[in-house]
Amino acid sequence: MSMEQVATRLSALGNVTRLEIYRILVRAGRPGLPVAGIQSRLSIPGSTLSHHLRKLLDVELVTQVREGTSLICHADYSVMESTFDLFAKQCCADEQGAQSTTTNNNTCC
Amino acid sequence: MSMEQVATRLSALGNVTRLEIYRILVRAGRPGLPVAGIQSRLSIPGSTLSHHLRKLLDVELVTQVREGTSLICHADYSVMESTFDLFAKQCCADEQGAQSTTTNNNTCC
DNA sequence: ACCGTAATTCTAGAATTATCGAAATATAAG
DNA sequence: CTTATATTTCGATAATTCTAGAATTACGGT
Repeated sequence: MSMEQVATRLSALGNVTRLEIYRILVRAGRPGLPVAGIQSRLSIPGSTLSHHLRKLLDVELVTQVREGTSLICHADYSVMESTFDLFAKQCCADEQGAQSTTTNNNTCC
Repeated sequence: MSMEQVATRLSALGNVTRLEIYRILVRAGRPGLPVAGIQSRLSIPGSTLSHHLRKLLDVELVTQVREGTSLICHADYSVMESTFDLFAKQCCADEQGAQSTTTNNNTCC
């Protein structure tokens, strides 16, 4: 995963409204929630919600499937996890006398 | 940790330049790096670097200690980890028939 | 075909963020 | 006290992001 992709994903979650949206969807789990379900839990105009949802969709942190007139939203937990894993294997990689990157399995230094 | 705090921290990392700075510091490990050391690895003006560094300092993802005329920077890995842990225990919490939040120890649904 | 509900797109103003040169500050050495 | 190096602050401009009302599209029911 490229640095740009990680940055845009973190940036997508780096806004209170979108973080709330994502949290609501994570808590909703497998069944997901229609857009209206998110809107009823936050009190923001539909256009604003749609704007934020688009950002989360663009970076694949959220997916949607249509069910009649509703769009059911799902948080893609695995995308977030792999985004957060960026540094996991890089900790201390450049420290003097550090083991090679591949063998560095520290949680952290 | 408040939603606002998590959002501002994710937002701080949600920029390619700052993500690079943070990655460089994570890789540098315990000894850390002076500002000039970061600057030599990226090719950006000092004022721009200082601006980004300030954001990372403000949200406590990076710390600095002075050593003579140099400011040695360190990535605070634990702050990042606790930021990323926000959702770990919330997954599926609201799913119908879900176990209570405290007993929900799924990695993910 | 028409209506109602669901959601998005369009548009624009306000607010925030990014970039970087120039000037200022901090610290140490001579 | 002057000089040199390291870094930040100031100030100005460009670019992006946020917010939300109005208009539009999508779908299903009658």
